[in-house]
Amino acid sequence: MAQKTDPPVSSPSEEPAWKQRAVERSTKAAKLRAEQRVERFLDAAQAIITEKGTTDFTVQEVVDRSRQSLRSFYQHFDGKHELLLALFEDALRRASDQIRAAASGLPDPRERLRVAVELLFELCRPDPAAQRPLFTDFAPQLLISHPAEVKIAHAPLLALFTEFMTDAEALGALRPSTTPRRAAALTMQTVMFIAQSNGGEDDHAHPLTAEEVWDFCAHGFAAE
Amino acid sequence: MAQKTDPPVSSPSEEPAWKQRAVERSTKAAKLRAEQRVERFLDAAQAIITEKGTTDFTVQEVVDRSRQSLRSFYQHFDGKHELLLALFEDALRRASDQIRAAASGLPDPRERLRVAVELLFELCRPDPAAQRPLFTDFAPQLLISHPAEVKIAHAPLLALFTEFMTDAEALGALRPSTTPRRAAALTMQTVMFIAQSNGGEDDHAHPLTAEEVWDFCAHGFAAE
DNA sequence: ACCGACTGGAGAATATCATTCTCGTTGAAT
DNA sequence: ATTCAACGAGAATGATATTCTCCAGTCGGT
Repeated sequence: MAQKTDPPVSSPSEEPAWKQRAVERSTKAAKLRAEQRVERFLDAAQAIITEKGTTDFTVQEVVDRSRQSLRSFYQHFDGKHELLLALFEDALRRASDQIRAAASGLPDPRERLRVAVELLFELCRPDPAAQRPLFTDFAPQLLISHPAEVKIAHAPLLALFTEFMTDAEALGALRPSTTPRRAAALTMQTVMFIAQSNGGEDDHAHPLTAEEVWDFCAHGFAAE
Repeated sequence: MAQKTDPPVSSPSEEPAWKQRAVERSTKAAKLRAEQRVERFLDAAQAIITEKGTTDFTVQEVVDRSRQSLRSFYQHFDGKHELLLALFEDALRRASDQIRAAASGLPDPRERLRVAVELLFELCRPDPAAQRPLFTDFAPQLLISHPAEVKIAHAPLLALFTEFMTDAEALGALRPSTTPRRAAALTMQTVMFIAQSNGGEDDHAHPLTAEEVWDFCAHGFAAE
């Protein structure tokens, strides 16, 4: 996922088939090893993150933890940001699965949406007690440094919300002035961002609840 | 704004009044100079940001541009983050003024809110042609490194929106399940975050419009 | 069993910045 | 004029990411 594997795979007619097969056989093992190594880096980083509750680790830490080498790291990743991106994508994919599992059983699309919003909200808030979700705290950084990749990472969640929104629309439960896709994007981003910006519940009124966020996304602030 | 000016100002009875006045007179000029220097740093940073369209400048650049010295910089700022915070606060205050100026003339609170939302949206989107608003692109970083300060920086805007929301509530234009304060916070953050995450209008459907965002904030996605 | 290309490990070398420190200089209040 | 705090210039430090150099183990082919 991270290497520049671009030997001229083109012009398959220039090379005899046996050679291609030989090369492929030789490559397969290498690819397998590479995947295992990548996996080790990913696991190590994941462990460190959940351990110290922040994404402010050094590449060296990951390397040590995974018992591999700096060289190997940079051979498999274009840089730290790619590692983070990979973890981020993974976390969002898992979140998306989790939400789908929790919501898809419900009969009413509106209920599915409500559960999805509230669960996503909980998953994205900076909770000091959770295995993976502490990712959202660097999402902002990625958003400005690699917006395109972030968009890709958001894709599974967006698809899920779009799916639910489409179901809702079929029942006429959506305002006609918007499309399922737009509503999904707006809702998803609103929930994620609002959740993130609710870190310090130190003083008084701030701790927004999942219900409030759902209410806002579904009905806005204006009276009918 | 940035120095540790904490000489024992306490026990005013131990020093004769004339001495206090003398000290104050002596201090006044120094304070003036300090302010000018701070201003120069701020202006230089501002110029660099609008020039290269990013907040990824080095302290050295700011120092060179302002024709001052590193030492002076760290004498006036606790670090780069304080400089950014100052610029950020300033930008939000100006934005708040601008929005108030544009909206406060309207008779209907709902219209004021609409204008405020749409203008804020335009101000926060990563526009490659604008003098100061390119700040929003590092707001996320500040949000995770100095959430309390960011909250303070948001205060003027939040106050403005709360004011408008309160007016709207007086007309019964707000859903009864929320308070002006909550509605203001949710709306403001939604608008700002959504605007920011609309950087690359490269491909197809994404370019959300101010109208859509307003519609979403006011009415949500659900049909009446 | 031996050769040779490839892979990966250790860790030194670089590069970039923020931040601090040293050493004189200067400007303004007394 | 003297003094003292602030200043300028820029070197030193420290933390990290990233690259580079050297070397050893592996594995298929001979």
